[in-house]
Amino acid sequence: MGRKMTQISDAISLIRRGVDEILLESELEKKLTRGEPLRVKAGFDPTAPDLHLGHTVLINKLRHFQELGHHVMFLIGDFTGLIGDPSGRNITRKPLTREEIKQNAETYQEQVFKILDPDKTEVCFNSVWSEKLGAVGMIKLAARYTVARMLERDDFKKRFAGNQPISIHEFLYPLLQGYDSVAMRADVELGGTDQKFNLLVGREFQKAEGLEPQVILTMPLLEGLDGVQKMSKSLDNYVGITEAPKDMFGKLMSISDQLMWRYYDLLSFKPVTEVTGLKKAIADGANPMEAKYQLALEIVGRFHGHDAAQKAKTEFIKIHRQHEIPDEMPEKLLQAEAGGSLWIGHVLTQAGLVASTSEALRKIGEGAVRLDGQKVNNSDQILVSGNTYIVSVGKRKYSRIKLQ
RNA sequence: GGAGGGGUACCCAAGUGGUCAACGGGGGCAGACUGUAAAUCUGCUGGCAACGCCUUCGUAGGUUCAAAUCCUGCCCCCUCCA
Repeated sequence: MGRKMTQISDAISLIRRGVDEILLESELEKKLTRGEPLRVKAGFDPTAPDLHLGHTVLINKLRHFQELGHHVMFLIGDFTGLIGDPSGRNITRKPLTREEIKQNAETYQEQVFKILDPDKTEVCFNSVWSEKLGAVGMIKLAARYTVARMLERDDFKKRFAGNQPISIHEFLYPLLQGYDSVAMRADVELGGTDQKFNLLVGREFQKAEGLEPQVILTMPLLEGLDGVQKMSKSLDNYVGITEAPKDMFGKLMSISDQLMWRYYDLLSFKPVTEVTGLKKAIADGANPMEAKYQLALEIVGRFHGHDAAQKAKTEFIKIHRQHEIPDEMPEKLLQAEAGGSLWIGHVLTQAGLVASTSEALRKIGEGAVRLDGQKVNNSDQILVSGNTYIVSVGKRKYSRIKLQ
């Protein structure tokens, strides 16, 4: 009995790690006490074909549940995707076509199993039960909720108050998501903080069906590389999970020391005790760089394997600490102009290292351009055909130029 | 339908006849330093084989030696009223 209690409190502390809110924690405890595997649901809109680390926060939490022996249901909202989730939007979201949804769903699965154990994951599609509802079922479902309650949701409230359009079909989204929980008999549902309303609808519908309501667990949105705004592709502050190891590693090393802890909380699987140990060591004067290396290694390793991560680290040190020339770089074959040579300004532009000749000249003026490791001071510099050169702009952009 | 306000570079935002390729901030890039692409400081942030020329301030014209700035048509956005 004592052992069981300890197991449960260990489980809860792992589950609680990094979460924003658990409703209700007492119910979660009760469910765990039964000792049966819980049915854990998380829904994904098949809108984003390319996942970034921000998306993985939720998936990581699913994995925690998996590690604790629970049953994870990865729900692809292929039906609800036809509607378009209005959450967090101040405008109506454009619905996806069936074709797009299918494509995105496949990419999703490919990427997500780098974190989740495929053998322990049930992939579901909500079209399976939603389509069966039909018009009658849909109307019955709609009868369970009132407009006034729907307007409690913050984004709807704002749009309504601001006289911005809300299409009726957008009201259906939370209803269908709630119905998913009924159909899936979910014990727990995970979502972002912006999903709280929808998750709560699930609880209500389950109660109405005489089922035990699901526990809801919201995860915070991950800040992007800038440390301020949420990670998103459109803000270009993201780390995509299909990115090359060296890019991933570099981006992770570029986060501020402060943001690093946030990433440890939400992205690392290292034991909490280890992380607090790191924190203490740094507070006592250790170099945060080491802790950042560990974080970057872990994350890159998750998506590319340990060896690739290690290699990315080696490259990183080589380039950024020892300022050496990297092993691998893009190659470019360029044609010399009349006279058998090519002016440096054109080399940089044609190699794609800078956007224009004007920028090339600026960078040379800034002392950022190197030719075979030597700083270029003279903007009249030319390269002679028949040779291969290593040209760089700054520390990150390199190109091996073969000049014909 | 009526009244008013506004559209400026990646974003926000000054500028209301020449000194404007256009203040300032954000973002981005680079340099220095360092402990990493952390932090901090500094510079740059239309194009062109360039101390000159070309294009850019919603769009199309017009006035003028000269316009982002003035006039006219058109398009779009916002606020208030109906």
